[in-house]
Amino acid sequence: MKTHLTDVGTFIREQREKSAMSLRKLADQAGISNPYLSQIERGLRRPSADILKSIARALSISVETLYERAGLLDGIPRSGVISAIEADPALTTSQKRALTEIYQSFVNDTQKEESP
Amino acid sequence: MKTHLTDVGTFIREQREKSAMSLRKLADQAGISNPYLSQIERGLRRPSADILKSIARALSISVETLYERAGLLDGIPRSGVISAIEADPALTTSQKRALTEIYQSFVNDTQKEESP
DNA sequence: AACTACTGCTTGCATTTGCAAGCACTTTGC
DNA sequence: GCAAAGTGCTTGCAAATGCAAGCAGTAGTT
Repeated sequence: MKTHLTDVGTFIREQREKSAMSLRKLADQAGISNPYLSQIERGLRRPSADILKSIARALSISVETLYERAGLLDGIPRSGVISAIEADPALTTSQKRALTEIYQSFVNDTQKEESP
Repeated sequence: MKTHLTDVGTFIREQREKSAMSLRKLADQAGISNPYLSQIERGLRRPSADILKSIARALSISVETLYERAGLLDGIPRSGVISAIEADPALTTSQKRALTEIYQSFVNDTQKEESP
């Protein structure tokens, strides 16, 4: 996790430098204190998701990118159906489980048919 | 933001109750203290993304769902499950039709239960 | 009744987060 | 050269997070 923390700080500094922004300018635009931004970039502090969100916005990059760097989101293999099932608020937990199992059995059946 | 905070806590409690889990059981599985989980559910504390991640995993729901409820990610239009089914090359046409119908019946069941 | 197990919550506290005040250094303009 | 402006960082502190110890209530068993 510390590895990820270093990554997000380093990544933020890189993006900031690519944008030719001073630390104070980015901090102002992100609405956070510049000492804190400095600490974040150097890996001395582990910012909350809110802070990352503010920084992402100020840097015009996606918040998901920063969350991934910070280890808050997984870099996603787009497995699609299963992810969508899990994310769907219209389904109960047991329905999700049932749907996932049905999906898996379908996929297994289809692959068995294709094997010979 | 306080609105979102209440939402994520309420949502977590709903999901927990749907799973017929005690507060202590969920806390244990999530690896957090049960008093803290209680505070989160009641909106007395605003958990970090790490904590939300742990809870999502223990509840078998996507972390994105919780982040959205917490205001950490923007809501994505939930076209999800049906689109994912249609796009999945691992499914035959008839399997897609069947899965979609099952999904629809689940969604209709869930909404009917919530109406009264 | 007493005891055990389970449930959700209260509370004090250690640690972490994020900030304000200010420092030291560098660059710019006169 | 000097003053002003700009730069990134140090440090002490308030507030927030997350926890451990424990309480009060409920249910089940002897």
